Amino acid sequence: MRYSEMFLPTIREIPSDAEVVSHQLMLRAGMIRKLTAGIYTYLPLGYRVIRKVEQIIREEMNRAGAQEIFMPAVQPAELWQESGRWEHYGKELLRFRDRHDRECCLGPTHEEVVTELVRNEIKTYRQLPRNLYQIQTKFRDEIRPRFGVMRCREFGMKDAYSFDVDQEGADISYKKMYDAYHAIFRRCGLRFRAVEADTGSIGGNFSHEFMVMADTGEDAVVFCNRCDYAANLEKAEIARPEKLAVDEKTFLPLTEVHTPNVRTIEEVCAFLGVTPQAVVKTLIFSADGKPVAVLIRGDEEVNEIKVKNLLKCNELEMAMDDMIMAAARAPRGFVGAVGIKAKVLADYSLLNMVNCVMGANKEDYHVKNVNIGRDFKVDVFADLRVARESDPCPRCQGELRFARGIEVGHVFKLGTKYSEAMKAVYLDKSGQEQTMIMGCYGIGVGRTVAASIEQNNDENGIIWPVPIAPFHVIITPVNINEPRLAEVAGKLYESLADKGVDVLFDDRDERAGVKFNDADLIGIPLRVTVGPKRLAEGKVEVKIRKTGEVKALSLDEAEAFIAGFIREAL
RNA sequence: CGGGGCGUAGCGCAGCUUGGUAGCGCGCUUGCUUUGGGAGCAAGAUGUCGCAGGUUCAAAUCCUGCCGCCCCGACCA
Repeated sequence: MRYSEMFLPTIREIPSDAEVVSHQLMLRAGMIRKLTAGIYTYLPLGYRVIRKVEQIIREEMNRAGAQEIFMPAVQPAELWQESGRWEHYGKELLRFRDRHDRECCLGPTHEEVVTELVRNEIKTYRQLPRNLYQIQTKFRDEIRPRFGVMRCREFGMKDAYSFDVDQEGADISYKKMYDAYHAIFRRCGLRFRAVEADTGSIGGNFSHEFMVMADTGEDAVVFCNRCDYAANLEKAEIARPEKLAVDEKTFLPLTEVHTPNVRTIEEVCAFLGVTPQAVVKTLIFSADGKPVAVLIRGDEEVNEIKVKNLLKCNELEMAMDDMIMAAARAPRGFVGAVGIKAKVLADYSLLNMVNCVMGANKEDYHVKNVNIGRDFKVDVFADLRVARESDPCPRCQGELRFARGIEVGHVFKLGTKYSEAMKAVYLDKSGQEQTMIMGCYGIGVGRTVAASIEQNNDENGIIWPVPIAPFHVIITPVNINEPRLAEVAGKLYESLADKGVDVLFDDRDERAGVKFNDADLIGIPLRVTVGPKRLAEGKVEVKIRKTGEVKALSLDEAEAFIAGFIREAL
């Protein structure tokens, strides 16, 4: 490709509305332009990178035995009503009506469509297992799009769906994808980690997220400093502390204290002269409309996902005032566990608390010296809090550490959530009808590209890993108006292009400095500089973008070096 | 949806308080010079001042409504 003919508008200044470095560089390098909130056009340079990533994905998916299909973006509401997600998916699902007033949506994911396809076409165990995937545009009407293509509304995604006869087969399908994802992200040159994760609105029993490690990542990742346990913060388990023997003789008498207008943990501590570790926080949640009290030590935070998963409910939210009054007979701020009319869940942080402080279920009063068992009962003790740095690892004696990550892929064991709701069944060997076991597997293509930039850049611009670089080499004659330089550079360009090297020929009538800066900005791994000084010795310079290393080589040596460099990096 | 901010040339911004000729830098066009890390000189083009109302002799500027975008929060594959 000749630079002079390429639609490649680079920007010198940092765009003011771009927060993260990948967004800034994608704009500056002429990869993307915004059409409207969370919706982007990929320009030639950006789209070349997208296609490279897609190609790597295709190769690894095919290698893992998956087959590529292409499903519609527009989907009928009936399918979503069948799976139950028409109700549950919420506002992220973009819904509309066609001219016949039929309800439709733009696919944010394709479990319904693929399950509809498979249930119609697959009838027997002989046709299983199957893994079908596509690379396609998804639409999710994000509440707040941000960070460029990192969290946008319309984006390219590879989504795969596996169908198996039993759990054992499904586990194998899952493992194949888990391994394929490692291969894909490794080939994309990313530093990443697979972590255990919550299944969210996709549903299912088990999942891993593939996290690219980056300080600007939106997700908090927890990992053990001793074993290989790693999880998303919202999923991160905490080891159950040992329950110490309690001597009931140490229990002090339950005492009511007048605490007018003292509501928050901080106010209670200040008023009574105690630490948050001595106070029990009582939160009332509405779980599918029923009140549930969650108790936790005053200095800890409740992890609502853990509560939701423990209760196995569909909707969990903080209770409204009327529900709190009904359960506690006291307003927010004075709620406690003694005499509460609700199911009582307690975090493990309460296991060894004695003589603690909590709301009295009476306005403007708290109680002191509350003790579990004597004063109230706990229905279930569980791990319900948000993990913190240095918490005990759930798998070994190690401690948890925190990092930030960007979720570029997610693999799920779905079980029968969709196959049961939508009756995707097959006949087994004995002619019995069985429900298929499903898995689903996603990769955000644009997000993978952005994540790569987050990890691979410097003050001058992007530094592409070779496998996903839009071009491997850029040839820069320092002055295109010097016939000798133009000729040598042009011949080298033709020769490399003939050999199948992705080469960009910067034949623009620009000053050398402009070209060097653009080459650095768009991040091409190798730059060949053709200038008068070296050419007098019959040589050109090859500069490695990543290391800054410069080699003076003859034309033949340069071609050999380039070929070797690319081969090694791929 | 709550809080905050912004909207003036392709990009980045000033002008608005105190109403009166729309400006600066970069980019763009032309010419000459220059040519190894974002050149110099000269000449030039480019605006529904986000949109719609209102006040006024007069609105980028004041008032009202709307739209769009960004940030924080809530929410979330």
